Amino acid sequence: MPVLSTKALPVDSLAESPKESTSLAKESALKSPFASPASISSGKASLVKKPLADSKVPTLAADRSNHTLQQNTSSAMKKEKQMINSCGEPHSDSEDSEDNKPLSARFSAGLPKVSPNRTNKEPNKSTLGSTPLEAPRVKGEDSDDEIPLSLKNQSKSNAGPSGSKTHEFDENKPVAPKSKKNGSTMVDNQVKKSSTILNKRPVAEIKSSSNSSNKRSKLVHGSSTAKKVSVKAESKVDEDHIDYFPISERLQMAILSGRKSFSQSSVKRPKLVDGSAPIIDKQVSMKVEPKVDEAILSGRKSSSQSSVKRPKLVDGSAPVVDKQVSMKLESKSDDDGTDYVPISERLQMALLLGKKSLSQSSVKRPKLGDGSAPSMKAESKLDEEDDDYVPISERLKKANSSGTKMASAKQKVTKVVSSSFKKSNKSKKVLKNSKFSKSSKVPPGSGEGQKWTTLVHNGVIFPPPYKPHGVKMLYKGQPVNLTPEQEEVATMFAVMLDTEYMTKPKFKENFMNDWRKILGKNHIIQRLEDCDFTPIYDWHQKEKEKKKQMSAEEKKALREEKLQQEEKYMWAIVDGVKEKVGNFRVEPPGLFRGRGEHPKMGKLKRRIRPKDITINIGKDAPVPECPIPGERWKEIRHDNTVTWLAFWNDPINPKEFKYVFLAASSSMKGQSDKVKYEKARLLKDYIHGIRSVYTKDFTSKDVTKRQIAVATYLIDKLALRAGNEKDDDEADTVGCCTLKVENVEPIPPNTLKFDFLGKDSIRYQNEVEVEIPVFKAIQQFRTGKSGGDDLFDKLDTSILNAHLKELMPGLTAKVFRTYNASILLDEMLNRETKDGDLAQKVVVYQNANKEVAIICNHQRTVSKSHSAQMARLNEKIDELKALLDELKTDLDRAKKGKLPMKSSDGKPKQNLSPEALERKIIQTNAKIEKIEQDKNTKEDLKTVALGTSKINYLDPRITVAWCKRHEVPIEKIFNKSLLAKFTWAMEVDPSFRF
DNA sequence: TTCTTGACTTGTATTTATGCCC
DNA sequence: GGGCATAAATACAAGTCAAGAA
Repeated sequence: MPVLSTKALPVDSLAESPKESTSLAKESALKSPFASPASISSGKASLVKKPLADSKVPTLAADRSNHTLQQNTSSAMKKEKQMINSCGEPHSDSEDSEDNKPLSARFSAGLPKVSPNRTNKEPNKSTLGSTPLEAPRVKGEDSDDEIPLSLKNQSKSNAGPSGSKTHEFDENKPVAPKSKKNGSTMVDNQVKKSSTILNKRPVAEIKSSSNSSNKRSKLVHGSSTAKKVSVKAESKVDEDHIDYFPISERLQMAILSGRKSFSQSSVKRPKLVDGSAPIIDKQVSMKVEPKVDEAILSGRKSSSQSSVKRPKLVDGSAPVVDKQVSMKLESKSDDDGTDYVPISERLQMALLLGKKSLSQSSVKRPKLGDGSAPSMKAESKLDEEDDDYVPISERLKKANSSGTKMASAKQKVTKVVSSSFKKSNKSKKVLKNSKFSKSSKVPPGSGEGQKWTTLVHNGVIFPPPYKPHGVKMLYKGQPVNLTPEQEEVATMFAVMLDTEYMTKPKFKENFMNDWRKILGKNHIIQRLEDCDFTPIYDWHQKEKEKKKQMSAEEKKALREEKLQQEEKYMWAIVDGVKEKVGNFRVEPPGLFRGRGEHPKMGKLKRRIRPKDITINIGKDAPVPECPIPGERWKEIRHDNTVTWLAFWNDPINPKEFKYVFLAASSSMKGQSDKVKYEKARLLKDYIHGIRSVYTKDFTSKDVTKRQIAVATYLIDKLALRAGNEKDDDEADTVGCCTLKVENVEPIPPNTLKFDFLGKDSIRYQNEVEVEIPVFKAIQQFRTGKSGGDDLFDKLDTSILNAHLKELMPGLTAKVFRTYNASILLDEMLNRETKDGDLAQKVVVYQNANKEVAIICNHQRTVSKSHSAQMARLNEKIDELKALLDELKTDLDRAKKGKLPMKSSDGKPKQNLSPEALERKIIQTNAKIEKIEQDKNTKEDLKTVALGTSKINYLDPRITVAWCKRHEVPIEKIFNKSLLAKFTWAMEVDPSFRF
């Protein structure tokens, strides 16, 4: 059977590829990081549930049409096979059905042609690090590097057979993961009724036979010398950017990359006299007048407090301002850096309670802790230093922007920045005008890790105590009396009777073990098999039904009551700004619902009490009252280097914590988001060099280097996650660094077949063509190992990330995902958007969003009612088609002057004119078309989760700018939550490009 | 140098709200 | 207005990654 490939695979390029592969591999790697056809094999797929079972993906048309093409290429590959010494097994052929295609295979084609200009340059003679560098490409000369690999794949597809010798592989093909959720072939109606999670993850078949925890000896890559140099040089890196990014931006970059000399000194918060920051009510727009939120203050009655411990205000105090205003104020405050004396939280409270008119100067950016603008000096000094001290990252960066390229690069950056930030030659001024300086807060991670100056909140709210229902379960057919505590746990189990967890022996075993501890050794209940929980289950169902049947008023009353109880916990005041708290509710007790084959599933998550909870709050803020009488918090901390408001130890894994953070809409999260996207954008400037480095290292004699190169390639090309080591008491999932031999099967001449469980035990299945050196390297890594052994035995995430940091400041594996997702969106939007109506533009966006979701392997469970919905749509179509036939008949008769036929129920129909009938026919056809379209979309997206990428990977500025350019209301793309989360991106210039 | 801890982001599932159609 | 479909909000599990302890 042929290997399915994307359209991006030119016949001739494949046909000739092998011969030239080795010599040309480097070049192709550079050209097409994200390339490659995704294909599927059906072999194992049948063992697991098939998520996209009957999907018909419109965008796959290209894939389908390419099928023949692929067959051709397949024979070409066979020839190659003979030439390549492979340890891979014969390729197990795949089903042709679209439904069996992995997401990657569904990746649509039609992207721009890859620029032929890219050249593979000779490596630099860098003395730094262990990685030889290639001269960076000329910016502007070839923009290809900025295209996500996936796009490049596609672009090639459009190019058609090129015959170009430079394309020995179609590296430009999308390699996004499969649409085959879990790679399964289970059809919809096999989807079990209740459970979603478990349905989705058939683990057993593909679970590694070996223990994932087998530790290996790690080889540490890179010397300490290199490290030292790198720090130095990183500073230098900024030289290239310094004029193009506002200081705040650069500070963040610096912070991200750990450049202490820069970040710490320049962003450092001043030593507070006693103090704090202005209180700013995010909700109240443009008011400088203090405003008290009674709910927040809950019970804290004002004036007395305000009088307590009045802070020494050197030059002012803290106005209570709206968040937007706060930016303004701060901008102003940055005018000088002198005598910053923040006010205390007590003062804040006082202000909240009505104090006005504290001058804005208090919001001024303080003098730095050491009274200087230190980092600048240090930096400029570094900047002058010899190139020998420049780390790889710097060289890459430098090279990338050198000469004419540099101009081009600068221009680009400037362009991007200009819209949002004012450029200034004087760093201080830049700081003053930077976007971040507008915020009332220090950017996360800045100022020696200081995240806030004042923090006021009300702690957390606990779930209500258990109310016994008294419904008796049966044991060996007899009702059993249980204590409330025993009943509570029994109920937790009973309400899960209709979930897939009930088919999991581990779940039941863990549950029984924990329940037994509560029942006691001598309890009548000894065996779970003899328990009948259905009375409790039925009771629960009735309760649910009752709730459902409540009138709208009753529901509303309940909602309001709940809101009233929770209101005071919903908000925090951070540096004077009222911010929403994310998860202020303590998790209720329950049974642990671990995903996949989690060894702890079913264990009892005990009730969390105040004594478990550590509160983090401003030093001068009142400690939240413990809401449970007679109990107290475990600990009160005043740690302003972290952003959490409270935490407790996870009862399932006490080594881990559950945190209470601010909501996604908070400034703190927003700024952190922005930093993330800026880092990803920065990668755009380095990506060419990075690809050169890893391509060169594919054939390195040093096996660690080789493994790093191949792993980086896979992360770049396939958007794989880093893959940290996992303990035995976690689900057996893997990422790039933890791939097992059995997870990657080389199929000669150059295809790798991936099959593993990734995060959340979501199955990743993909077949992708890779560079010959990569293919060979994988074969080497597998040699002499068994299926459960680590593929990358010299590698772990810290080694990999340490290497990446050599290449770009602050670079880690996960940045590639953000980069590739965002740049793909950017490219697709800009290429695909045509003049058209709003709906068409929204479709363009959704398509781009979908492609990103596919690349990132964001899957969702097929809804339980999916097949029923599809059936209904089909019925509707049938009905409309029947109607259409009738109308046509009537039209014929009307044209002949005859009366219409009687309707199916025998009643006479209205006698319509031929014109009216024609109109009706047109309308009916349109209806049919629309339903067909809806049906296709529904099928297409039934296993694709679009939201995840929107929330986490797509730079919102791309979306906002595109909306502005094409007059699409942003509300069409972002819902209320996203709008709140991305406020920081709303002012972006329409010309913004990622 | 390795391991552990801690803090944070990312991700899917579930629940709840909203809107649409009949 | 009831039922269904979809979207939004919430819940919480499971990742990544850095820093500090051993």
